[in-house]
Amino acid sequence: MKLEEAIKQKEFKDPFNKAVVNLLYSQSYIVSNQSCLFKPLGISPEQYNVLRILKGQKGQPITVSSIQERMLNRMSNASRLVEKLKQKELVIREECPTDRRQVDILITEKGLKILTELEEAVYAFNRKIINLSEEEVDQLNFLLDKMRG
Amino acid sequence: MKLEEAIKQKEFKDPFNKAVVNLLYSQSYIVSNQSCLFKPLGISPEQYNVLRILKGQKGQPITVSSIQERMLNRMSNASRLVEKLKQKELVIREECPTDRRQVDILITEKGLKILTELEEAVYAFNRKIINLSEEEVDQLNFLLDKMRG
DNA sequence: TACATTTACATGTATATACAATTAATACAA
DNA sequence: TTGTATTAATTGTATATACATGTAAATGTA
Repeated sequence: MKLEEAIKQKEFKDPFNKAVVNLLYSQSYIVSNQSCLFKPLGISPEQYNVLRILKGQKGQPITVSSIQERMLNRMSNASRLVEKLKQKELVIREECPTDRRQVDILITEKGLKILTELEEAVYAFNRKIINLSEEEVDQLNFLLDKMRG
Repeated sequence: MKLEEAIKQKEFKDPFNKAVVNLLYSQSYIVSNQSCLFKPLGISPEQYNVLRILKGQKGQPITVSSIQERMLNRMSNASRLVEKLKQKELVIREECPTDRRQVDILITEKGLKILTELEEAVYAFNRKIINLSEEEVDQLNFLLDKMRG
């Protein structure tokens, strides 16, 4: 749906102004639709993001600050998200042997199991939510990558 | 910057999966950069969104639920945001004469003054943050509008 | 009219964001 | 080696999101 109809705004100053508003609105469109994906498994989208990062490590431990660097939202608080995941027994924390300031994080079997359960639903969701052809979605990805400079 | 480098993820399942992650990351890129715009004037990006909606009314009052419908994030709580703005004397609330359940909201002169002060900085920010040509930004807006179905 | 339903808004609670401050460990320089 | 600076993580606080619940007013129907 055209952004102008969606937020009932007749016009924008220029296409750059519209693009900023369009990106903010599109994120909200995705997040509000995806909430039902993760909720049945008792995790938030942000906690899912952390679990995906840990799974990508393939058994290698990763520090809290490295998780933070890889998160979609850099301002989120990896330390507190890890604590929530630990309480659910989806991750474990170990003191780093070479630097006692750091904390090594690892995903547990239970955490991996949740990701496996979610995998197909997430991919199906992605295709459903992005109403574009293969060619158009490649073009969108190109523009987004370029947009950020 | 390519998303793969930005979040240090080698590959995605398919371009639809990348597009979802790309949109979430791009929103975070915008929000984290724009925070310095509003902070000096003592308002949050969400409060700015509400003030812009009220300004668009050109003096006509608007109810809390209508503000909610026009917000970029539909799940945000217009009632509480209006309360924050009222405390700063940027809006006023009036009981709706025809329906006492409703509350009419109006922007104050002080609220309009803040928007005027921000106007040029916001438009300059929009151009700076979207690193695309005129043609490309139109294409991006077209794809985002289409993407949401 | 009386009572149930719906609507508009406010409020409560858990989670997350944004940013500052704190604590502990390491690195570095006088 | 001693003091300073830096780094990694945690903690504190204000704001916002997500969703459920509460309250009062309006609507609809028997």
